[in-house]
Amino acid sequence: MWPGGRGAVTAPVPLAGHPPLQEDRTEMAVTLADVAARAGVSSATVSRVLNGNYPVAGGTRERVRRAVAELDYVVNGQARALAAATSDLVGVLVNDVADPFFGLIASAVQAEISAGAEPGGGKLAVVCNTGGSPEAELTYLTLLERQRAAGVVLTGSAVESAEHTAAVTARLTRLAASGTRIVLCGRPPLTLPDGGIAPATVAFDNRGGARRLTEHLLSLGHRRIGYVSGPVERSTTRHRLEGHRAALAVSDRPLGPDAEAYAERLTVHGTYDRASGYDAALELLRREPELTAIVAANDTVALGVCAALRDRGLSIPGDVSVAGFDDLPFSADVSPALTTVRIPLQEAGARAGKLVMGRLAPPPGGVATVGTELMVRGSTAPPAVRTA
Amino acid sequence: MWPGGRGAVTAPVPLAGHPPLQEDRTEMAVTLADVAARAGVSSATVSRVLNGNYPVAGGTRERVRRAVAELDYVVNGQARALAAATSDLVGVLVNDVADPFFGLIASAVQAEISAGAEPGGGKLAVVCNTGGSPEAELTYLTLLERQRAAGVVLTGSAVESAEHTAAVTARLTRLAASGTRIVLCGRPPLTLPDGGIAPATVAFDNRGGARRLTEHLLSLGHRRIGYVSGPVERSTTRHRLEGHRAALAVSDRPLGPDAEAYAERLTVHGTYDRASGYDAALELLRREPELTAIVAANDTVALGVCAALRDRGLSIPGDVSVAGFDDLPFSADVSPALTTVRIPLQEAGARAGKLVMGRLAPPPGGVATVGTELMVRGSTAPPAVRTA
DNA sequence: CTGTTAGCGCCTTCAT
DNA sequence: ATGAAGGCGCTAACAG
Repeated sequence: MWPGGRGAVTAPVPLAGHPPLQEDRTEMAVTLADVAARAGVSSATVSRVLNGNYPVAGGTRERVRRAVAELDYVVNGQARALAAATSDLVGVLVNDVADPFFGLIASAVQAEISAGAEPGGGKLAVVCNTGGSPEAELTYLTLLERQRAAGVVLTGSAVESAEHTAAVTARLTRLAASGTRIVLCGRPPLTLPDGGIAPATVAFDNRGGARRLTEHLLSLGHRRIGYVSGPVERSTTRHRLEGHRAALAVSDRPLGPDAEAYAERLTVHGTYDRASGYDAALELLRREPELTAIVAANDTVALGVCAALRDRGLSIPGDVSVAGFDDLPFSADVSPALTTVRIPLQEAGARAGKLVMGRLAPPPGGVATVGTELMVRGSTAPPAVRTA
Repeated sequence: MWPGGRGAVTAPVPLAGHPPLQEDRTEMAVTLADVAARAGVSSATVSRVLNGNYPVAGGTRERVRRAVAELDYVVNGQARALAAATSDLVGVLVNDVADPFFGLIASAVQAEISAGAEPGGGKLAVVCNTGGSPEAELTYLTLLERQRAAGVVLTGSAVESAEHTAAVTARLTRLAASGTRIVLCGRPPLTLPDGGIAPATVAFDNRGGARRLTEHLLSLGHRRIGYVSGPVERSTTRHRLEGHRAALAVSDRPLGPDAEAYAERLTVHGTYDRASGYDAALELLRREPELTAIVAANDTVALGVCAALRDRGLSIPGDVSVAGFDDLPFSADVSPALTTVRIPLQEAGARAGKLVMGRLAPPPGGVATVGTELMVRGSTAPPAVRTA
């Protein structure tokens, strides 16, 4: 602390008589120089055998190796990074690690990043949980920039505010300028204002998937379809909703000019979780008791919708059909099994991982869109015949 | 946005006197010295205002702040860590990010680690996905040691092999010796050979939970109970199985001395995933067609069991009762809702996070056990009356 | 309060 | 093939 300072107040001081929280013995770690001394060579030589990027005599190398083993030497990543101006950290930003949607992507990205890692080599995939908060997203980007990360993968929907987009773009531009590879996964491509090279993007066909899903419902005969959407400001939310509306727009719903207003009335926004689905379903039933189908913005929400319907004594799909989005693993296991739109999350994640590692050339135009597939299962069926 | 930042939509504009941004990835980053020059002070002063741990005159501070903003300066974490011998990385090792069990824990740990992060401060939670592989676990520990991580949280079951345990213990000992805080979460406490201080541990009462679960089944009248276990060598697997057997041991099963062999025959080992549950259920039915209940090692496995039973035309719980473990979010939503054992994963994760941040004193004895709670739901019921 | 001076541990030219 | 020396960017004693 500083001279005359009064800073001692903040330091967590262990109570008298009690041992400190943790053994604070800062035993000095063994360094390159220690190894060099032990092996009877210069530290430069040790560095060379460690990195294997420069010829070293066989005998010397052996001696160094032994010294390293005997001393349990572990390189100091910080020092190495500082000297070599490279880092072995790769950041993976996700909205919610607890959500399988992101878990599956992150898992695939991570596998790709660790792939082919030699003992001693290999990048460290850093999964950062933003909780969907724009501020946290920026904070993590700063943290990663501070660590001079080798790469960054941004997954999941983007918050669509001009301010936030600008802030993210600025961060990413700087990161890219300093050599960090940027990859977007499941998020719309970014356009750089100054004509700079936009990051490689693995996009999901949310719009198309949503459209086909609603078309499926329409073709079954449904006309009064509720939609449980996500938070308004997110790109994924918007795209899925647009797909849904696009399908409705070309349908023969007998509502004429009021069609749009009707669709609007049957749309409820929520968060991407189960509780929000539950509440939204009840709200939709209130707005339109004649409802025959509900489309949810994702599978988790759909589960909440199902719960609400059951609590209302309505059967699925007898009284109301329900559909989700993403095809998370549990979706095939609930009963009735959920009709949904499958996104090849693992494949997309693997692709993003390869891109950020530079093991895959960026797609032409910078954007690769992975397709979606309609999975028709037990939760959707033709509406009950009504004798209006 | 930065204080004093320009308009939201403006691209980062190179400052006069500085070379323009080039897409050439050799852009030299702004350093402390640059900021110091710009502000007309020494770099030490800049460092002081940045870290706020030393008094600096108000005017000077302001000038420095402005220079930082104008130059878009971001500290180099590597250099700082090297000089200060501290890192802001905290590793969180999980078996599988795609599994909500780990996702929930990781999410809570991470939230705790980021808690109270000032803009510019804050530790970076690094979620590392081991995939359950012992080698990957060791690799990550090495990587984290290399980065001189501030802390490490190990979550999930441990592989119970003397060799691996020794290897992990060695790594952890060294990490702890160099000042890294170690916390175990959902994994049995570690005993240090040399009397060193074992890491703080947040343990789950797997044994007790499993016992109560099987007792519940027994009290319903079940006697022929199949058990779908996890991989043999994992601690969690063993504990849950032990709890199950303990309950059986005191039951009035009319099988006499053969009881143990019978229990053995009705136990199938698998991996902790859905497919394994599916296969195991079929195998159990083959071994004992008179089965009236199946206990799964976790909820995901239970889902597979349910699917298999349904495919066999058996109703749940009419023909066979099914129970799981963990009480993951989806468990209440499948139908019938799953009887299971709830582990307060978020609470446990938060605790682990506090411990690793030094915000919570280690529990007496180093081990805090979080309780489990039996959640009786629709998937279990008395067995159908049989006219043997 | 502020500047000066040493390193932190490693990599990387240069010599040899 | 190896060693010596300088520096990566920052913090932390010491003076003033």
